[in-house]
Amino acid sequence: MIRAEAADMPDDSALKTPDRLRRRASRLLSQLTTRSDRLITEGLAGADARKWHYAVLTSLQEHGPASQAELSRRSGIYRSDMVGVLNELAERDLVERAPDPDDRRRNIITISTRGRRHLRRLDKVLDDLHDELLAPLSPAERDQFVQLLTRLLDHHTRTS
Amino acid sequence: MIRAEAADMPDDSALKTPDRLRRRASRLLSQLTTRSDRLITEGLAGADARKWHYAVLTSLQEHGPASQAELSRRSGIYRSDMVGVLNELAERDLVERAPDPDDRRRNIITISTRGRRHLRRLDKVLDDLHDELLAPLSPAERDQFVQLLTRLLDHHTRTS
DNA sequence: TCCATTGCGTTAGTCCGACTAACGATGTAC
DNA sequence: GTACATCGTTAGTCGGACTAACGCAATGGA
Repeated sequence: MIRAEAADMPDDSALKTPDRLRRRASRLLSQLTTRSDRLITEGLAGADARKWHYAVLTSLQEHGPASQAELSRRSGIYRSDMVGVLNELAERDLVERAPDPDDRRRNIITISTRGRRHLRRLDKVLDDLHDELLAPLSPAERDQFVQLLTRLLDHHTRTS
Repeated sequence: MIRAEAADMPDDSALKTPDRLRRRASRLLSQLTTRSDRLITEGLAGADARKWHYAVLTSLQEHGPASQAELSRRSGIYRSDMVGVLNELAERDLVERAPDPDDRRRNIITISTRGRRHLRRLDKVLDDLHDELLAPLSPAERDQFVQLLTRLLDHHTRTS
């Protein structure tokens, strides 16, 4: 019995590095992101918002008005999806879409006063959600976590 | 002109915390994971494997044979998806599926010799891919990154 | 001993997010 | 003027997470 099943038992290399699976950064990332996304999506739903709304509104507030294509580049949202996001934001009077007189291919998107107010609310919601997301970490660790993520993401956006 | 557009310009609160969007951990996580997943998926495709193959094989090697449901719990793969993954692994003779004599509802999944060999190859592939994924980080930073991710994921699996 | 409940493997199908293709209209470079 | 690029938009693909429901087998009380 013991001998017959030996081949199925954990071997030395496994014992040397136990839980290899759980230590793979790629796997940790995707599993954590699944949970993070769910948390954020559900939290924002309570404020009649989606994460792209926040991305677009923040970008508009921080960097000023922009075309849809420019917003795509800033936020990483595909320009084909941007259409729908801006429809949702315009429906709610959070942004304004106006043709660019200097380039008639473009729309200029501008955040509205209402949009600013909404963004302030979303920022609070997201602060709370991130508190929940990062609960186990100390403030210093949270900073470090964000820093590490930023460096990794920067590296992989440069090299692609 | 200046006064008319003032409402559209970045305001003080934005200047105090620039690039708020890029600092949100949730956003960093999802964007980085998108890239990480693509990297891993493409890398494993070159070895005729998918990430679940690795998850299942590793689990079998480290913790021994198990039922499909047990593997689901270990790896986080839904039991409805596990069926297909095990079909792929069995097709390639990397695992064996045998009915459990003690509980006829169960299949007992065992890793094969061929499966062990394949897993060793996958481990090397993944080592390289993670080198690429974590390239900007020092060894100490990589450990820390994995540690932070692990703590976060543990917290969110306990509390769900 | 019957019955209700639970867990198993499996099939089918939903939902959503990332991504591609192609369009007409407009702008730019040679 | 002609070729090419960019813009907003529509439609659709693809893959991954997840749900529902099935028949079957085991379990644990009344």
